[in-house]
Amino acid sequence: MDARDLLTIGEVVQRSGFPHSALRYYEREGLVSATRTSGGQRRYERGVLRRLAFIRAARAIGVGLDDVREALDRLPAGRTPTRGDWTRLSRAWRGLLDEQIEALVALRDGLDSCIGCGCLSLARCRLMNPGDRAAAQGAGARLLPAALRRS
Amino acid sequence: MDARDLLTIGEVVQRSGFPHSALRYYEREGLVSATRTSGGQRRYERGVLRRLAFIRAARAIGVGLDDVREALDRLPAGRTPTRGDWTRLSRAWRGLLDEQIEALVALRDGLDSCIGCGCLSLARCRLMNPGDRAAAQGAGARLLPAALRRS
DNA sequence: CCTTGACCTGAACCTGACTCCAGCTCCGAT
DNA sequence: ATCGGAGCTGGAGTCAGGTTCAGGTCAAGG
Repeated sequence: MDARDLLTIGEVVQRSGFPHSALRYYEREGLVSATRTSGGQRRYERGVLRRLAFIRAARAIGVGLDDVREALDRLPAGRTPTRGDWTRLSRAWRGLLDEQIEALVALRDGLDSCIGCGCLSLARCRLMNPGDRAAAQGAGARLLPAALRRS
Repeated sequence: MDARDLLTIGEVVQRSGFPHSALRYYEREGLVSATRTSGGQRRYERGVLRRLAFIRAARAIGVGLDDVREALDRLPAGRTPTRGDWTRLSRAWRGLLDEQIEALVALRDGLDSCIGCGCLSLARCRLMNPGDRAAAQGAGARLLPAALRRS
């Protein structure tokens, strides 16, 4: 790996769109890594850009960093991940994405009939049912809206 | 309004599925209100259940409490909101919901072709374009995934 | 060699949406 | 009258996902 192939943090900022603070944070959190110059400055391999793209996509879907790290950890160590490796990873998010879309569509379809009508006594509403565990628990549901969490 | 029509906080917890801590928080934040007994305990009107249902739906879509309050403030003061009033409110969210669904579908359709392929040099990818302002700004985007925020 | 802009670190801080807690009061059934 | 469960308060704590800051260090062009 020629040194000329390595990117400074500034270049990664430019090309990834993430601010340097986020890059350092991701490094602390073990989502990306960088080698260092003798003076201690970060030098990134090109591949980091793809990791960052993946992170951005995952975050956009609402996946937490822990899950992102877990996914990235499943990439083959040692060799550069192939196209196929990435495809496999993104397929996992795709199921999640499908679920979310489905949930949102259900919410949309229910919105008029549910909020608009009298059913919001809440007791029996299919959508807003308080029996909904995820909603009632309250504690763990941050990033993903309650309606979107699986169980 | 007969006193028997008023609900204790415990009843509202039961029927809305929100924990009491959330109800008190919403009251502090001005999203719901309650009268008090001479001893200072909360007594809720039935209508609060519908407000809470609305809040839950809005939260599920990813709308922040500030926006929810703003919407609720547009309900007619004085008289009990009619079905029509609620329908009008929920229609506003519906547009948002449509946008979100659209964004997620776009992300889904792009996921294979984008993450799976070589385009994630990031420089030109339609989806992950770092020119994407919302993503680059970083600061304000909490609840709604970056891809889902309107501009 | 020197300057200047890019980069470094750890720690503190931030926002949103709540939760938890201690210590106390209320109130309805017996 | 009593008692236990329901309710009250204000303030601190939590969690994710970062940002900001102070106080320095690196490295490349002139």
